[in-house]
Amino acid sequence: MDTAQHHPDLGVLTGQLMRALQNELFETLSEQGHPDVRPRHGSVLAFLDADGVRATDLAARTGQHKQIIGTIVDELVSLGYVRREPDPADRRAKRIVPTEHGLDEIAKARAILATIEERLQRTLGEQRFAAFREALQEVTGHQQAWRETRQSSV
Amino acid sequence: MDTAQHHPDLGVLTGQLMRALQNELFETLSEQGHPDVRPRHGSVLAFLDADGVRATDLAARTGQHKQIIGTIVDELVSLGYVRREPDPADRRAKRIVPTEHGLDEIAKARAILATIEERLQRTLGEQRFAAFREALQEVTGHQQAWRETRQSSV
DNA sequence: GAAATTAGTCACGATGCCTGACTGTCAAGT
DNA sequence: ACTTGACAGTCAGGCATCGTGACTAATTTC
Repeated sequence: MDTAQHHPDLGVLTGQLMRALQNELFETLSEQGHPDVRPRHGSVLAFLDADGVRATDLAARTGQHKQIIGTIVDELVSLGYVRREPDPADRRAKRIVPTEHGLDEIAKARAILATIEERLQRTLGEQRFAAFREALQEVTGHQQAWRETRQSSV
Repeated sequence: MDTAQHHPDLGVLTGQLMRALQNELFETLSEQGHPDVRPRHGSVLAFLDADGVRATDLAARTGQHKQIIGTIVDELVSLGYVRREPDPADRRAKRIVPTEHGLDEIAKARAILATIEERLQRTLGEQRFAAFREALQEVTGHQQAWRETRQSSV
């Protein structure tokens, strides 16, 4: 039988890549002054604007439940990464706004990921990496659309 | 500020792709007679041989802790997907062997993933998809090697 | 033959996610 | 102007999954 070791499927490969990227990102962030940040915090930190975003918008962008976004925001508030501010446009709503510490983490995370991409670019070659990245975005969009495609064919 | 929506990083993209692949795989498996299988079961089912594999080998292949492999195997035994058999070469060891039901699930999971890859191949074109897949494997291997690279430079 | 290592399980605790219910607020319809 | 439906976020309870050290039996190494 041909095992997954010889020809790993897309699911295994993407899972392995995601974990390897998270390992480097969070270990490097830890060395750079952000030892408290966890992958789950990315549901908020990776999707924030400097102007702040509503929790329900974060939930929509990340596919994460609004209750979970609420608890992640609670944690990030207590760690000093974000603060909640009233939204003047809607007294029900709060805006999740990054603090200085939060902006520093966001900038450092972006820089680390840029370094990873540059290194991979040198490994694969600039054109090959650009083609890979473009295909990954296209493949991801297509695969995410599967749910819509499938429901409309029911 | 350029938000992640406009230029999502590799970590966000691979996380989204992995979740989208898992959604389709497990929903389709559910329709095809395997409603009890969960993503965590993939740590065992995706890495099995027909001859059986030791739990510690599964732990090594998947990066999952041996205790967790033990509990996943417990669950798969009770669901009828695998059985534990003594390993004649070592009386401490057990071999995790797929049952008929397990082999059926493995075959169906492989077929579903093959269908997904064929569809993506048609979307991107055969050569573009092949190049993407090859680059994904190379990028994953390289990124997984980061831990070794980093430890040897300490 | 003794010491070190391995295979797998035990037990406990930590972490993260899911769901329905609820209250205050807003927007749309009449 | 009032009613109704929808929305924003939190509450509370429960479920799912993972991490770690300790332990015993068995194997390997010296």
